[in-house]
Amino acid sequence: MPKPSIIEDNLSSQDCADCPIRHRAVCARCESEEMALLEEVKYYRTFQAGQTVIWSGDRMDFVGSVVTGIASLTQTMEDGRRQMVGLLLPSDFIGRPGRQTAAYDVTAISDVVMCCFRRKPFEEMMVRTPRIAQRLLEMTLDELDAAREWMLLLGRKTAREKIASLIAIIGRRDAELKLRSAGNDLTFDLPLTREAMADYLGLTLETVSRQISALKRDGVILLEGKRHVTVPDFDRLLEEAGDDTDGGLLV
Amino acid sequence: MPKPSIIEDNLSSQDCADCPIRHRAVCARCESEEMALLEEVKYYRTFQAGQTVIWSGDRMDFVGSVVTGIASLTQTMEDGRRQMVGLLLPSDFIGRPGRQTAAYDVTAISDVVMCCFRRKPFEEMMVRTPRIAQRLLEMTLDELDAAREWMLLLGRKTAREKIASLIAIIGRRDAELKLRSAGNDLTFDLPLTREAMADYLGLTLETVSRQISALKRDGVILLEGKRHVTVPDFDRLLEEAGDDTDGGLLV
DNA sequence: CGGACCGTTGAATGGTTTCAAAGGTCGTGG
DNA sequence: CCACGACCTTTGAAACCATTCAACGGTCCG
Repeated sequence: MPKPSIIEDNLSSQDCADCPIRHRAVCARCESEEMALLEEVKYYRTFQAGQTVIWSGDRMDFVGSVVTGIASLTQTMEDGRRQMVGLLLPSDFIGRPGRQTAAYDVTAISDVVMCCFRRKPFEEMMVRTPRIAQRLLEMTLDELDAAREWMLLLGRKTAREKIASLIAIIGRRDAELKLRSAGNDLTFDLPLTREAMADYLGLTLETVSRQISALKRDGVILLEGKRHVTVPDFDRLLEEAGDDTDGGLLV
Repeated sequence: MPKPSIIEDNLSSQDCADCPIRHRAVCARCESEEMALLEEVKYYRTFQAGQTVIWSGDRMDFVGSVVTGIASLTQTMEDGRRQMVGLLLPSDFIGRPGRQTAAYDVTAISDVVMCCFRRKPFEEMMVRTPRIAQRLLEMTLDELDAAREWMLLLGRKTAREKIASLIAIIGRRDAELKLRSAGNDLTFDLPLTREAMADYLGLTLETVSRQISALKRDGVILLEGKRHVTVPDFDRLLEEAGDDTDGGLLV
């Protein structure tokens, strides 16, 4: 029997005010009265690493946000080829208002806690409280931008560039969370298996493994174990990713 | 000197009630008073095939919709590799409220007529009239779905499947516009050059050419000239595209 | 006629995949 | 405690698909 986490213990009593994604999720713009309404209808669900949150085509009666952990959106072809089409991080939204069935497979990559709302009440709230709809629009536009950057990666980058890009993306996000010091090197864990990275990048897991080894051999990254990465020179990594070095400023 | 089109002649007098995209564009949900407000601040712009609408990074003081014609959103890497990240058809929206600079190159593929709004007034209207924001959210969610299907194509499909998919997409859209008869074959023009298709599909133009020839040789499509396509058996085409044959029903 | 585009086709190259084998870690059960 | 299987990862060799480089045909237009 797995030991219950702090959050699992407090599933029903979790207070929105203490929520780690309070200022980034779909509720970010809501004010106290609106929060109270949401708080009444919300509920938490947890998923273990590897567990399926929902299958593509299944009926979906809820929408929600990732509170902690990481999940993936994937599409699968009949013959089994798979492509990840979304990487869901804390505060990211799952589900589409107005849609009854899931369009993608959603899988918990790490242990995941979700904050859910039943779909119908949520849709009704969206009509009445424009702040939710505004925030959802903003988040959807951000996701669309991310998807488009991803399309460039999938369509035009080499395997080496794809790996470098992925490490840069994860590293950058991690740095944001940690409010890192001025130091130029960056240390973090890759939350994905080689196979999940392959699904993300449109590669095979063997190619992923080979290219990670190559980047390590060339000193672009340092590895401790399989998952723990140090980036000694982030600009070098961005060069390897084929990204405009100054791209980060505009985004 | 190019002969002015009917629409160019009527740029200033175009009436929203007669607009071909009235019921699909960002204004689709607006009612008469809101339409009147929009009608006051709108203006038309035309672009010739091949002309650039805006360059990535340029200041963008307007947003708008494609009224007629086709445009592309592309990203370019420093060394010149290009990837199309959006194909803009009539009623599709260009620009992001709240963003001052263009994130992508926008290019007219055919001659294009756009219905534009200055960004600031449009943003203010969006706050006041939720119907515009609602419709924009819906359109953005649709685009996100399209982008994700595209990601599967870019990451996992073979060159042959990519070409078949593109032809299926264009054919299906064309069929919708034409309200086609019950007949099973489908005839239409490819609005893209081989190079534009390559940018769309993450291929080289030579590979595009070869795979189109192969599909023709195998009887999946018939070609008259370079651009005019007939699909004798749409299900066969979908098979070649690697799509779930019944996928269309759920989408 | 010459040049600019667009498109097709051939041959060689090469990057990624495929197939195969093996090492490492972890948890479970004998 | 160790053996075992499940899972994740690495690495090698061969095969293959798409790219690259190159040449050429067709059309349009100045």
